[in-house]
Amino acid sequence: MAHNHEQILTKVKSELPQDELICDLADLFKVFGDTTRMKILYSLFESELCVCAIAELLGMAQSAISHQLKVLKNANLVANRREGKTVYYFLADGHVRDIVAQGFEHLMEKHKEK
Amino acid sequence: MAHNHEQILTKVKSELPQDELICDLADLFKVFGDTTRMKILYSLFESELCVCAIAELLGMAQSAISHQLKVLKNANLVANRREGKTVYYFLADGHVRDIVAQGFEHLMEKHKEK
DNA sequence: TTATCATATGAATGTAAATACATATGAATG
DNA sequence: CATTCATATGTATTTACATTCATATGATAA
Repeated sequence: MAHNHEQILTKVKSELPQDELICDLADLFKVFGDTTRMKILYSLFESELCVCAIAELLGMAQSAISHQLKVLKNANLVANRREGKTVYYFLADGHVRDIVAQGFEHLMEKHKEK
Repeated sequence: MAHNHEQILTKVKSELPQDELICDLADLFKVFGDTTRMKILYSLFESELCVCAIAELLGMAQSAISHQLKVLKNANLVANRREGKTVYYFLADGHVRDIVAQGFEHLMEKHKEK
């Protein structure tokens, strides 16, 4: 690390958000960064769904889906309501769609370039 | 999985994107889902930076930074240019800012509610 | 062409986390 | 209140991956 970049570094460093915010952001995107969870989110774009419907749709064990729904709920991406024995999950807010849409656009742009 | 949800499932299933697209999306967000990479991206919001500047800024080994820059580059989130021995990295396009901004908004909204 | 600086890469290691399995909780129904 | 259905949770296992260390590549200058 011989060559000098103090000027730039002090400027950049002063603009960097707190570590905690960066960690929270990374943690949020980590939630989007799993195929199973992304499939769940996409399914919920269409309609609220109960746990066993999602499990059936994805061809996975109910337990696995419950675990992932918990992750999604902790990140405030989904919410649920109970109706008798059944628990229905749905998207918590519009940001989910927005974030996924932005990611989608990025992918499409890179795809176009080829 | 006793109770019936065929109607909803066939509808939802028909609207689900291909597995490959979902995987690509999850892989993209996975790149945002790491504290080190998020710090790198935020640093590049301010200015292009060479590898050793980033390493110094984050207090990490140059090798670790190089590895992560490779991940970011593979995802088309950053690009680089060479100037002598030095390689400068910069954001590849505006989507990076947009995606991070959306995530930020989501965090802030949830924060407000408390 | 040797030496040095900046970066990249390969391999090893440790840790996180996704799934499966077993079981617990919670609600409805007989 | 015992049983069944739907979901949740605890634990174990396996896989993915972030970092480190050692070393290679690539460019410049002496």
